[in-house]
Parts: sequence; structure tokens; C-alpha cells
Amino acid sequence: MANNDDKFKKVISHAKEYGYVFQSSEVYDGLSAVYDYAQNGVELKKNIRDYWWKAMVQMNDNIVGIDAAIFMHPTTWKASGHVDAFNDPLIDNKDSKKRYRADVLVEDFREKILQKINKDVAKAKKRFGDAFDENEFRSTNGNVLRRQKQIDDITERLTEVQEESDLAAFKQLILDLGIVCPVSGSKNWTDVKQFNLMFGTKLGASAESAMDLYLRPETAQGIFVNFLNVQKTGRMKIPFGIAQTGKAFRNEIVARQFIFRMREFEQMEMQFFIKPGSQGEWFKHWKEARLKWHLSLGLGEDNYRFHDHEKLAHYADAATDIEFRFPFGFKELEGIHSRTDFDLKQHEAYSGKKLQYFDHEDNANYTPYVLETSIGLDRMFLAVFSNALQEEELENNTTRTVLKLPAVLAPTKAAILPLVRKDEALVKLSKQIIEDLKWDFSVTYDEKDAVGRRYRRQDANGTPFCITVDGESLEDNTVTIRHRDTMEQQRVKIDDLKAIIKKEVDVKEWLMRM
RNA sequence: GCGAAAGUAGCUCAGGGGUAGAGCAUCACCUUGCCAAGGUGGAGGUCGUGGGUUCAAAUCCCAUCUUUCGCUCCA
Repeated sequence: MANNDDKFKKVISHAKEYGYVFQSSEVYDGLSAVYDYAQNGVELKKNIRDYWWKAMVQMNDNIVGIDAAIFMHPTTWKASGHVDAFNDPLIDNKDSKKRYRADVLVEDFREKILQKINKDVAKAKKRFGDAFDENEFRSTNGNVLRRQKQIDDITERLTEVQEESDLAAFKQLILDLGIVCPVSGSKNWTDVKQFNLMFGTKLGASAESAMDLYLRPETAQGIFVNFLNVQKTGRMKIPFGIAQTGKAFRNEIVARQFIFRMREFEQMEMQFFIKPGSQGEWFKHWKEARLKWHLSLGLGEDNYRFHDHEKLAHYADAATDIEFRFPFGFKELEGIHSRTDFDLKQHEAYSGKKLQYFDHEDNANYTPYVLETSIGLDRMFLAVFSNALQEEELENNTTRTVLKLPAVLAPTKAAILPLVRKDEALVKLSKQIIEDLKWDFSVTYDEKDAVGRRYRRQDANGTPFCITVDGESLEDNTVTIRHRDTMEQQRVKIDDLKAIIKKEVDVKEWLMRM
């Protein structure tokens, strides 16, 4: 455990030290759970996104991409269920430290009174036998009437505070009813707080005409509302998919663990539209396909596992997570959800527009079912980065810090190093090599310090190749190429460099492992 | 949000009432022909922020912000 904490700390500080991830607004002491991608981080992130995009869109002729706006019509979020499902008022008991939904506390309390009434009724029934008139008893018995009035009062007040969103009155209601915490038994409550999942904002320059908007909490809805547009203009036939990458925003109650859970994050989602009834086989298909994509990067098969959901969200009929072994344990990296026709049906209901597909084979209209794959780009970044960071003990009793990023994802593919800086001919040839390679790969140049130290610097930065230009290079046009992971060197022709590097960093070479 | 710990140079940290230190990194020059830490010199910090106590606060007290860990929540 201590080891893992240690490891995680090293990941965070290495990410900063080598220009991968900075805390947002650091000069102002940072902004909680918001991070910036730095000069190397932005490259790694882009490479991961490209790797996903190529695997999903380019390699599947029935999947296309879109880039829907972050702002969406506010009704979108009513239809999707985000407005209602995440508006719960919460209250904490200060003694037990337990958190409850304030409305549930009141409802439970009301339920208890109702049960008392039922108990009284049952008792009376037993006592009076066949002569018992339940309706009469309920409308005349003093205890029952008193309790019923209590229930009605509670219902009235609860409705009122909920409609008015009056949090102070909500707390007062709980205090007035004398509700105690089931765990601590105390009435020591905090104020009622509203946790909104979505960030609100305003559209419109002047305050009067402004319209309330939300920043999207998931990219999926942009795909659903565009479903028919894409289907028609792209002449797509079911089954087909729409992919999208982009920022999403969630006001997490607890947002922590570096870039694992952020308030602003990036998703890579694909919604696959299918015939109702076929969701079982497509769920299986995408489960396997997505795992293969992960395994192609070679982060180690043991580091992945599926976690099937037993408790399902309101829209799903099956769900699984692909979990990855992060430094702080197995955590969700990607979700695969069978979303049924929930979303399209909802948007159909709220918009009044028909969002259906005409199947020419069946000669019938239907609302397609949806199979979703949704991966967090930032989480994937963290998975790749934390897995790559290693400290090796070498034979000469030194340790080597090396970032073993999959070469296809590495921000810089090769560093060109003149063996000695003072030799102008070496410098000149090095720069010529860079001029040639930079059309195909992102490359860098380093002439500072002894070459051994330069190797180590590139190791720590994750650069898969170092190309060293020496005196011999001037005579026979060969250089040494050093491999990051093995530290082995080969003597190769300068003309062959491009092909050698390409073989190791080309997306094709990696995706073919799927 | 609650509890605990922490915040001093880019990184890792020492110091602990009298106005700042180390190692590494960085920059310049020298040295260096293949796996980090050889030389010389330089730059870099009002010790997270704000207030209080004191003749004097990085050091003590309070508040606040941020981070980490644990709870809690999670589409």
C-alpha cells in the first residue's frame, strides 16, 4: 500500500517535472481537480485520441465521427434524465458522518407513521372481528386521524420545500420532525446542500435575455440528437455507429486522484445503433473488441479486468466496465453499456420529432437500440503513463528512470544526438537528419552534456529512440540507434532510419495486433 | 462535505522566534568518443495566502486555499 502511494506520488511529480501534466492555475494555488496538459502531455493525449479514432472510425466502415457542441438545448438534459436524477438535496449527520438524501429521510419518517396507522388498523380489526368497518375506523379513530393529519402536513411541507428549493426550510422540516440519524441517533445535522452534477452557465450577452444552459456532462447526448441527421446524410444502415471525442463537465462531490477524476475531462465515446433484440450479441462483440484495443498497446493483460454491473442505470439493460490496475488499485477505465432505446425514445418524446429508422429488410420503422462504448481519455492517459513509469536497477548499481510508453503513443519518437557538440560536422549532420525525419515523426535535438546523460534524459521522457551521430557517420553515413527499453544499440544506415522508426511507431503496426 | 497528514528553489527535502539551506535539475564557460550526477561561475524563494501574538514570525496561534490518504457519492 505504501509502495503504491509512493508510486502514485512519483507518477504525479514525474508528470510535472517532464512537462506532461500541471496543476491548473498553479500560480494562484491551483484549482481543485483541474489539470493542464503540458507540452509533452498534449502530444501523448493527442496520440491516444488518434489511436482510438483510427481504431473506431477509420477501421470500421460503418462508424463515422461527429463533433457536437458542448452547449446543447437545455431540454436535452431534461430528456436524458440528468436534470432530475442529479438534483438530490443531501444532509450529513455530524456525529455519524453519514450522508443522507434529505427527501428520503423525510419520506422514511412519513412511512413510519403510516405503518403505525396500519398497525392500529390491524389491531382494531382483530378486536372487532367481522363487524369491523375499516373505512369508518380510519375516518373516526382519534389516533389515526391525528397521524393522518401529521402525514398530510409532512407531505405538504415536503412538496413546498422541494418546489421552492428552499434548503433552509428543508433543514427546519427535518429538525421540526425530530428526525434522528439511524446510525448515531443524534439530531446533529448539517445544512441541507444541493449537489448539482451539471455546471450551469448563461447564453446571451445581457442578463435579461440570458438563457440558462448547462455544460454537457457527457458527450453521448450530442450523438443521440444528431442520430437521424447522420443516418440520413451519411446514408447509414443499421447497424452503424457514431463516434465523438470531447470535453465533458461534472461537478463531482469528490474529485480527486490526480487526473483520474476531474471536473473537466475528455471522453471518447461511440454509440452503436442496432436492431432491437440484437443488443445481447453486440454487447458481447464490443466488450471483446474494446478489450482487444487495450491489449494491443501491450500494457499487460493482467492489468485489465471486466466488472459487470448488477445495479443498472435507469437507461441500461446491461453494463460492464473495463477496469485497469492503476497505482491506487483497479478502477474503471471504460464503460460498455447497452442503453436500450431509452435515449432516442426520450428525445422523441421531448422534441416531438420522430427519431426512428426505416428498415428496408423488415419494411418497418423502429427506434434503434444503442450500444455504447465510453472511455475516459484522461484515465487512459493515466493508465498509459503510470504503467510506463519504471525504475530499473542496472548492473553498474545505478538506477534508471524510464518511461516505457508504447512507441506509437510517445510524444517524441526520436532524439538526434551529436556525440560531441564541439565537432561542427557532427552537429551539422545531426541537423540534416532532423530536417529529413521531421516530416514523418516528431523528433528532438540534444547536444548538452555527456551522451550517456542525454540517453537517460530521453528515457525519462519516454522517447523510444536515440540516434547518435559520431565521426564514423561522416565517413560512411551510418549512425547508432539506441532502443529505449533494452538500451541496445545498432549501427544502421542513415537512409534506413525512417523505415526502422516507422516500423516501431506506426499506428498500423500496433492496430494490427488487435 | 467529514477526519487525518502535508504545503520552504523546477524536483526531493532539511531547518524550527532574530529577516533562508542542501542535493539534483537549470543557465554560461571549460572538460567529456557511448549509458546520469568532473570543474568554475551565475540565476532562482518576501518559507501557500490573509490576519493575530511579539521589539522580532518561515518558525507560535487563528482563518483560508491547495494537495495526499481514508470515509461518503458516482451515469
